[in-house]
Amino acid sequence: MSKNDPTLLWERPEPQPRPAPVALSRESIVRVAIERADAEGLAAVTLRSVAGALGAGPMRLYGYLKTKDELLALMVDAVYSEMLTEGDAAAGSWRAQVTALAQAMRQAALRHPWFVALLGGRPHQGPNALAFLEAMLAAVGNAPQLEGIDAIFQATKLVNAYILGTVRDEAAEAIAVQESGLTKAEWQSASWPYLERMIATGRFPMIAKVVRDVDHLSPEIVFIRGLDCVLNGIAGPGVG
Amino acid sequence: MSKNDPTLLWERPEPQPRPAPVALSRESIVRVAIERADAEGLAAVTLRSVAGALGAGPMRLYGYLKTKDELLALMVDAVYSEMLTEGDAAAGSWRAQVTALAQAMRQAALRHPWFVALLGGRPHQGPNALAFLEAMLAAVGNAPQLEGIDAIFQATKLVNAYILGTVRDEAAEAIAVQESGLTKAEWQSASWPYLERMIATGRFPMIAKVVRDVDHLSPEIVFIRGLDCVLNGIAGPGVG
DNA sequence: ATCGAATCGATACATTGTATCTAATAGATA
DNA sequence: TATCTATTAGATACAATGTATCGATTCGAT
Repeated sequence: MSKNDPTLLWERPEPQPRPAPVALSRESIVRVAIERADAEGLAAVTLRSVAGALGAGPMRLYGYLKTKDELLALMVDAVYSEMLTEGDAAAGSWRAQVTALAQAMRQAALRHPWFVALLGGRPHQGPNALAFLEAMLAAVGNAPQLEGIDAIFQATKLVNAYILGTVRDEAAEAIAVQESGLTKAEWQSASWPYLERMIATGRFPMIAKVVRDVDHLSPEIVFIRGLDCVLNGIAGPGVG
Repeated sequence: MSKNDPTLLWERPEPQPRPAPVALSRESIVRVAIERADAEGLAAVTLRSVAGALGAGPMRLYGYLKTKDELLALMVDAVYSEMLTEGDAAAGSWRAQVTALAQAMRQAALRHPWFVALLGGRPHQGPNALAFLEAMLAAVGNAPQLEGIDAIFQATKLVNAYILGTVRDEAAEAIAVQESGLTKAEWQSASWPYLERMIATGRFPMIAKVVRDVDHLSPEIVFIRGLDCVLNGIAGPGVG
């Protein structure tokens, strides 16, 4: 209250008793933010809602974060951390190790579709992102066919590109489902008439054949097969 | 002016002469939006700024779009359209065709880094996105090793995943550079001390070796080599 | 016990997407 | 040609968001 507050004491309301401020931490903030993003999408992650869920005012968060972007960066890194605990790949052949890491990333992305939406922004340089990259480099580096760090690096980029690209497809659908508020089946049948009309133009014969004839195998099998194919490419004539 | 406006004629201001409303079209709206996104990043694409650049009020756009998301979807589809004109791949071997399409996508993504940021959202179902997919299916379908639409579909997904994943890496850097307002060199040396400290922990030996020893070839060469590797994998034991 | 520094959060503000409503125009009808 | 109606442009308004500011409070050190 300012020294020269013009209000008379008798008219001035008593300051409302402040509830004891809740203890916060980056960890708890990020946890809540991730919960909200999982449940209601990235758009539901507002500083107000996150702080509110923690029983604090929005501005409290600025003690732990400089901007909202930093919160998103922390969320991303937390997902990498999940991948690391899930995809511990110390054992097995290099292919098994790479596959374990890839599976971990895919699973994490399916649990957190918003993760994929954040892939397009800044590069990921958080400690867990680095650790994941490190693990991947190590796993790929165990391939006997690759000689020298250059070849390993290139092969790793290739594997990463494959994982990210694939996972994006699957997660994009999950996001579409979430944002539209429909079930997957509802969403598919909602967009079907449009696709049907496009196909009816005759300009998309291959797509037509795909939607008519392709067996829709489980996405997991498709993912692993594609990865095998990439690993074959690496183990074959070489990347570098 | 309402019939029973209480204001006297003499006190009522003359309606300000409206400038003749500018002719709009989705095309011009999208063109301006893309220009702004290229120049100043996705964040600069607001309905107000786009409409303003066209000499119209913000609400005019709602005649052409139902939401801002639709504008973004149109922007994405316009980029696919660029890819199609650039990557006309009718001639050459299947590998040459696929490579041409892949290059076209890479170039488009480098011209429009924001494109990559929109990859994480809804699936791309615009007519040009479909046409690009169709072209890719056709090109991959020319690979003699692939039998049946299932194998072609899987191989196409694989190729697409590789392209998107790779291009993301490159574009993420471009976005970081743009958003930070630094040059690429400045940005790299700004984030270097952090990386150095992380490496100094000793927890990232492979990364350390990479930053020390890797020859940084031109990204284009890396892109093509990785693609070759993927195509080898496809042409080899097969995806399906 | 008192001072200084850190921190909490109320308030405020500019910016965004978008709903609503009024006014102006264009097209149809007489 | 004059009048009515449907469409559209844009002004205004509003709720939500990220974040700056600043007074008030609390805590630690003296």
